[in-house]
Amino acid sequence: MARMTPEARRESIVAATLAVMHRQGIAATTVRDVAAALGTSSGLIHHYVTSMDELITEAFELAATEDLERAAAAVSGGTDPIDRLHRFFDSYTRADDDSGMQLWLDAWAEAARRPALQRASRRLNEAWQGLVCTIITDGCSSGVMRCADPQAASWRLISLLDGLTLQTVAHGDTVSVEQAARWSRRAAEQELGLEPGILNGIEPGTLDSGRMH
Amino acid sequence: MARMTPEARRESIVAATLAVMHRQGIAATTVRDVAAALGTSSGLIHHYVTSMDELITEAFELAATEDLERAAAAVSGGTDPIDRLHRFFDSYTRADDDSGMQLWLDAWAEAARRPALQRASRRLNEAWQGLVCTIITDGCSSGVMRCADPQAASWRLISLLDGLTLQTVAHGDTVSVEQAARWSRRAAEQELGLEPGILNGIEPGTLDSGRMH
DNA sequence: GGAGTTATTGGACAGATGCGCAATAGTGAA
DNA sequence: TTCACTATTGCGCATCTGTCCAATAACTCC
Repeated sequence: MARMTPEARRESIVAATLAVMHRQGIAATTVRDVAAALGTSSGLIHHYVTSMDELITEAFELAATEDLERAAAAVSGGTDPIDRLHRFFDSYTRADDDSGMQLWLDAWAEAARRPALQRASRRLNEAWQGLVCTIITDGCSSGVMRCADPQAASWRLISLLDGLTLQTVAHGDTVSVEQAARWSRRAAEQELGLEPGILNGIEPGTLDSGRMH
Repeated sequence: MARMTPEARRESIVAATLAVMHRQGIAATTVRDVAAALGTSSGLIHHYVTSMDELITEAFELAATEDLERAAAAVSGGTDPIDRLHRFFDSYTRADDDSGMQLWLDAWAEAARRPALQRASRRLNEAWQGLVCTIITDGCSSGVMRCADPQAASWRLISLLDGLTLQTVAHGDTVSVEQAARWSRRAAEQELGLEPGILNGIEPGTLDSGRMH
């Protein structure tokens, strides 16, 4: 393979690792697979990385951080707290379609056994919660939301989203993507004292939470 | 090792597999580890089981089914829908202390790659949701609960519980066991039109949803 | 007791894994 | 053009994996 600068090579290795992780899962990502995806030898990977665990953690951290920053950027463009919350849900739901959620499932499961991965997963999860918490706190200050405990409410919202999309990703269609999106928005409305339907884009009074298939 | 009847041996193998799965995780459970935990040779396992995947799925199914049946039994002893809901939360929260939740995390992550495990995980998740749904439907019939869509509501409750306890198990203390228990009960009260605090065992008016540490 | 059945053993097999290392080849400076 | 540097190779090593199989040992029935 063509010789590259250390920086460029390192980035390409992490990117290739991420691709393999998406395709095969964290636990099944091997040095040889990354090398094959990259079109290089397996020895090259260890010239840049001291251990496979480190590489996997770094790749996960990169992907998750990018997702978070994309969501934060989308949110920051909102005109008011409710618009920002709307943008948050949009970006969160879109991230699931990339099935980046499977990466999170792997990370949560592996966290107990890989300390470095646990730290990264934990830090990023708290950042997601913080993002939502800021929106809610602002909404309460400006009076458009009512919430006794923004910290708790944001953990509930994040956890509900995670729990619902978990079903979608792990089991296919116990809960559909649309239901996860609709139901979590409805829960947010209820949790924050918002007008029913305002986050789902339907007029009040026609609220219907949907049927199972 | 002492010779055993096929039934007893099979049960002991599944039990040993489960112990190893709890200790090392689903992905890291090997034939040799199971044999070592059992004090027998590795060849014996394959005399009773055709593949490792089958064994892992069977062990997970056993553990999860027992948890479910324990919860169902506890719920069926309830005097009315609200008492049954209370008992459901109690048994669900207790199950987490055994960190049987880590098994579920592993199962959800592995589901995408192990079809048999996915079927088992899916079936049992739907059973849990069905258990809650029955309680809610009864509660609506008898008028003590208000819920437009019990199916959706039960998926939300289960998913919120899963999402919150996920944090506890994967990250240690982003969300504490107590917070997960309290917050999910509070969400149920809100979702089902119950008197605030009735599921948390505190009198109305003093409702406080807690602080982050 | 002996014979047939089968639970159990211990190791062989092929393949995969993370990692290390001498050899090679490309690059930039003198 | 030459030389030092290092990115890159390709393979070797030790270890682990699931699976299989002939040999052995224990149990049951006659």
